[in-house]
Amino acid sequence: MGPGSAVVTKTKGALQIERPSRQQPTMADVARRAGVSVMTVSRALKRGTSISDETRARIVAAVEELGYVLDQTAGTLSSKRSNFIAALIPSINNSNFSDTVRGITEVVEESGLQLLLGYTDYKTKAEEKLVELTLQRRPEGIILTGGRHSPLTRRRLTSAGVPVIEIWDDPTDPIEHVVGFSNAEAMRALVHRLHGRGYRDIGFIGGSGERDTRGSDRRRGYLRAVEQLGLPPGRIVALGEPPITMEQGGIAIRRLIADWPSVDAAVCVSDLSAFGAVMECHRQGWDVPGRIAIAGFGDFEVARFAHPRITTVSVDAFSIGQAAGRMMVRATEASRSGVILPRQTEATPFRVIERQST
Amino acid sequence: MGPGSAVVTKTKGALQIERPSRQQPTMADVARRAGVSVMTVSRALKRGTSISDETRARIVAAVEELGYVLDQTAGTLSSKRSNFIAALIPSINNSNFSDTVRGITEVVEESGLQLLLGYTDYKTKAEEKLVELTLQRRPEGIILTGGRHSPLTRRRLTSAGVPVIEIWDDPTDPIEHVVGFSNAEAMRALVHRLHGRGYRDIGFIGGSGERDTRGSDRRRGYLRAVEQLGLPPGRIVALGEPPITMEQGGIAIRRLIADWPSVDAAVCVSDLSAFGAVMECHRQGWDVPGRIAIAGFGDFEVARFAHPRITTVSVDAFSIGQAAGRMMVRATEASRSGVILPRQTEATPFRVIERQST
DNA sequence: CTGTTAGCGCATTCAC
DNA sequence: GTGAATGCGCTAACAG
Repeated sequence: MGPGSAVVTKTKGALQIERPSRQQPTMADVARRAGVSVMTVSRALKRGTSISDETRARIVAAVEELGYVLDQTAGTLSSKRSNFIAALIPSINNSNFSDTVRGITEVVEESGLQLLLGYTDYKTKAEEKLVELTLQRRPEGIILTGGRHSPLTRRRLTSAGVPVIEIWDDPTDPIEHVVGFSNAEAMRALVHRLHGRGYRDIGFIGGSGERDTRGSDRRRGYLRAVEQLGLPPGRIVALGEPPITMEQGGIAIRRLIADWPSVDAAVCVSDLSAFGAVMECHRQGWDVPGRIAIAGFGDFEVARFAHPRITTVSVDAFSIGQAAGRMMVRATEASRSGVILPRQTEATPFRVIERQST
Repeated sequence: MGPGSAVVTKTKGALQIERPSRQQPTMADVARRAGVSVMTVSRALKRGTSISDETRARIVAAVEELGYVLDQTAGTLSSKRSNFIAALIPSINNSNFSDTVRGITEVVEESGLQLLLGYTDYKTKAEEKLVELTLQRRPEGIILTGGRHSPLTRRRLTSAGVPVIEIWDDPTDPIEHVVGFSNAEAMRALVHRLHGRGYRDIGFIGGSGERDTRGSDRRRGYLRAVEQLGLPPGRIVALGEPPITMEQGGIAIRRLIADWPSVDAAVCVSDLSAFGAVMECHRQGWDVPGRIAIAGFGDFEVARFAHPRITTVSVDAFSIGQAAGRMMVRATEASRSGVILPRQTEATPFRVIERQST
């Protein structure tokens, strides 16, 4: 037998008839060994069921001896409850989404739901595939990041018959429930704040295209603010595909200053690019905020502890997760009683945090 | 019907008998509508099976019309193939693990395996629970980060009957397969390199305790190097529970210099704490590397683009993922033919990258 | 290329 | 508090 990996061969119980090993033991094996019916084992293994202490003890012992592991796959088929929800996030390298996931986990676990994660890499196509595969596993609910999806994805989610929550956005046409905020509004607020501090020529650093929909929403917010405030337009440096890296932030700030020497401030699509920009200014000998002020988005750790500390928009990612988790628990519980909750939208707060970089 | 979420009500086909809606359609519904047997539908839905083009077209049409979604849960039960592997990582906010996951995904998806993620938050207890729940879903294989686990976790994995791969470590007593490197050796190499550059009083910044096992391995490597090189001992600043934050890196560098003013270099358990230390030096007006050299671990983006750029140990996280993915594909394929591969250990390279901070 | 039969492992439903 | 029968939705194995 291969080292460490194979099924442990059990000595057969004297008078017990057990299936040839190498197979995982089933409930029937446990039942035989404990001298009870399969149904009793099933009951013993879930809390909140009435079983005599003695019987339960015998069953637990048999489970231990056989190394029995419940097969959820069969349970799900039979009970039509999979006990998990899925959350799809763009990236697993992002403290914002990490906090959100932590929030979801904390809430749903209390209700006995497991959270399964998938990441889309900011790609609509990847999201589409992921939604398809996830639905095949029959989740009890599904949480998506962002409010724009392929038509096929929308159709699949709409007819999946489980609660759907979109987070981190304010979709104009939600699939069902929403927990989030307007990325455009948040960015607009940031630009207005900089204007209030006296900055009069403000540039924008972000990605190209619409792949990161939250990123392009932020660009829209910037554009609106510039228009409202009558600031000089056109100061946009668009780099490649999102997510924009620190390195690209550095490149962008050089280009911004080269193309429009009069700029006195730059807002960046995220703290990562803002950080890259600030570090590049160090290297170039440009004082921040003396020569140019720089602000980011997301309140990442790197913005909080950079020198100078970077002005940003904080969105309380953890709360988004908690709120989505609570909403999901409510929706799945209702769903189980055959009730479909009316659409709900929960707006989460954001706030501009001014620091040394502006 | 609730807005957007419920099953789309279909008009019943004229002579077709379909189940009352509100339920998800099953293969039987598709079969009836396409005028074929259930088995033929099953075949049509997986590639590599021989079905006449015409029949397949009818089936695909029926699937579309009904909005049918395959139920993997039933398929898994019947075929004993779940088509997924699980990877458990400590954190979903870490570019190293993110790269590793990307590597795994890329490889296993080619073989039609889906990757499901779980995160343990660096907690052995959370890992234990996660392993239990994951095994209940019958993955075809499981990838764990790190080489230390609770005895119960080990037992469960050993008897699960599926391939197990530990990554990012060099366990003294592996559960089964391994793809990784020695964190202690890597840190030792870093200290030796600094010594080669003339640094003679080197401190260590890291977490307390053993919760981050890779972190404590790195500390061991540091201690060994200091001893081998005959450097002054005891220069260790231990902060709280891992993972150590940027903020803690800043606090630590102050304490290090306060307690041992003679230190001329500091190695940090990760690039994040190194970054925090470098930024704090900026604030304190301590030149890096003039007053003190600082090095990190992991080759994170933040180390690459900080000013000054931070010396680090690069471990090629993406390759670890690819190698683990390839190993997993081999192991699951063998497993399906009833073969258990002998234990394998694949050592992945690391290298010290010297930058401006030393 | 297509259909029939059987059963995967469990939980629901009803007995007792 | 416990047991027996039944079926969840699908695929393996075989037949044609």
